[in-house]
Amino acid sequence: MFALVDVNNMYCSVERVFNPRLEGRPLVVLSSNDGACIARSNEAKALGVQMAQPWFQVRGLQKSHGLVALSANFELYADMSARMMAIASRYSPQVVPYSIDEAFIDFTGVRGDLTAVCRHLRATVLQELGLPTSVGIAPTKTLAKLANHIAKTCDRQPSHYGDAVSRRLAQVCHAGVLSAPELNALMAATEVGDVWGVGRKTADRLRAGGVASVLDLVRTDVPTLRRQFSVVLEKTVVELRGTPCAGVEDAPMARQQILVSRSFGEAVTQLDGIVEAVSEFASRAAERLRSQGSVAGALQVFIRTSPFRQNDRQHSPSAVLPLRPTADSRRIVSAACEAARALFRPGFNYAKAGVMLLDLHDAEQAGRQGELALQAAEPDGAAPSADRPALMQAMDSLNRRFGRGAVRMGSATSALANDAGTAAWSVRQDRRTPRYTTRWDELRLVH
DNA sequence: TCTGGGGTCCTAGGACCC
DNA sequence: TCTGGGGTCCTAGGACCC
Repeated sequence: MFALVDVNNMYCSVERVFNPRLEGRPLVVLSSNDGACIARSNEAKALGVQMAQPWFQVRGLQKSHGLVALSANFELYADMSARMMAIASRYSPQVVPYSIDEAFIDFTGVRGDLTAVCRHLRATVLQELGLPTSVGIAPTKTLAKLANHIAKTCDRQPSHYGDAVSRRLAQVCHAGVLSAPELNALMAATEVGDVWGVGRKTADRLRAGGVASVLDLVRTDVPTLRRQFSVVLEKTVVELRGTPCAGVEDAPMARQQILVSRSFGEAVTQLDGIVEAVSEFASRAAERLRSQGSVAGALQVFIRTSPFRQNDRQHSPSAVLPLRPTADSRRIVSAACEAARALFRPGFNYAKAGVMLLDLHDAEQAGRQGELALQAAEPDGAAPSADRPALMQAMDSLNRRFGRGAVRMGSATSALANDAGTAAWSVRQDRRTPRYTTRWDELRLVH
């Protein structure tokens, strides 16, 4: 059996832990530049705020309905997430985080009443962290996701599946102990688009073919689905029928690519600003690369104008550069800047840029192979000093100790600082709450 | 005026090889 | 007139997730 545990409206719930006055109020958390809503409390959902909806479209609800908006405080959310994962790990040795707010728990071999176990887990997270969670339990991951969805819906809209059912299944739903008729009834009352792996496009095509509910999907001929859609949908249906296709173990290990990209606070028209931003993104990417112990064999840079500004001329070039495998910020940053210079054209309002590290490999393995290659290429055995890791280690530990950006590449320093001392391209985050749990100078004060 | 930032996997089609 | 066939590798793009 698998359980999927996730925090309800994670970002909003975390903000409420540290500011209980937000309880019961419509609340959204905004993306960088306060551009779009990336988390909504139940009250905000009830007002009709959509996921990823642009902030300017719902800003009016502040005055009319008391909507509160905060800038995303990812450092705080990540720390609370780690605490939640640690609690989950008390209940099974096999806990695999799936995203910042959810984890799969493998209960293989665990005997007893899993509903009771998960209710206990839920109560513990609520007591120790103040975060509300939902849990779905089932023999496959896709069914556990579905059970989780049902548990949430029963909690929020008891009328959807009926009050009696909702009382039993709210918050923790164990699909593995339901009778076949009862599970069928739940599937018949759930839209096909609510299934994990069925997105908007696929849902539209399925509905056009008369498949509207989860039950309809489960009863569709599998070879037909594979022919008309893909193996992905085929696996999804097999899982919905109770046969596991995805084990907990095939969860990802090290990342296969690292992307750092950002929309600019205001449009960038000059090469200097682009190079500065790309330099900063590249060095952030290099930090992440080193923290997972990898080296990159290639790098991609893109810059782009805003597709939403229809009167602007559009330009969104990108370029891939091969690298001799490295995790050295200096080489990664200088390659990225070189690419940015080649991509830039004057006369465009650039709105966003990004740096992607590709072809990632384990640093130690790559190091051994690299030395061999170098010895072959340079018979005198001269090792390139640029790849000695000591400088990078020193940089990383200084930045850990004194805060990100304490030590940085010369090209990333702000030549274009405005009056406020920030570069034009840097993000706006006017509404961010303190990082209560990870910064000494932002601790909650108790008088 | 103002529209997120990460990731994964699959597929189709072209280049290339024998 | 008629112009092989089968395999692999790589890349770009799409769909999906949170």
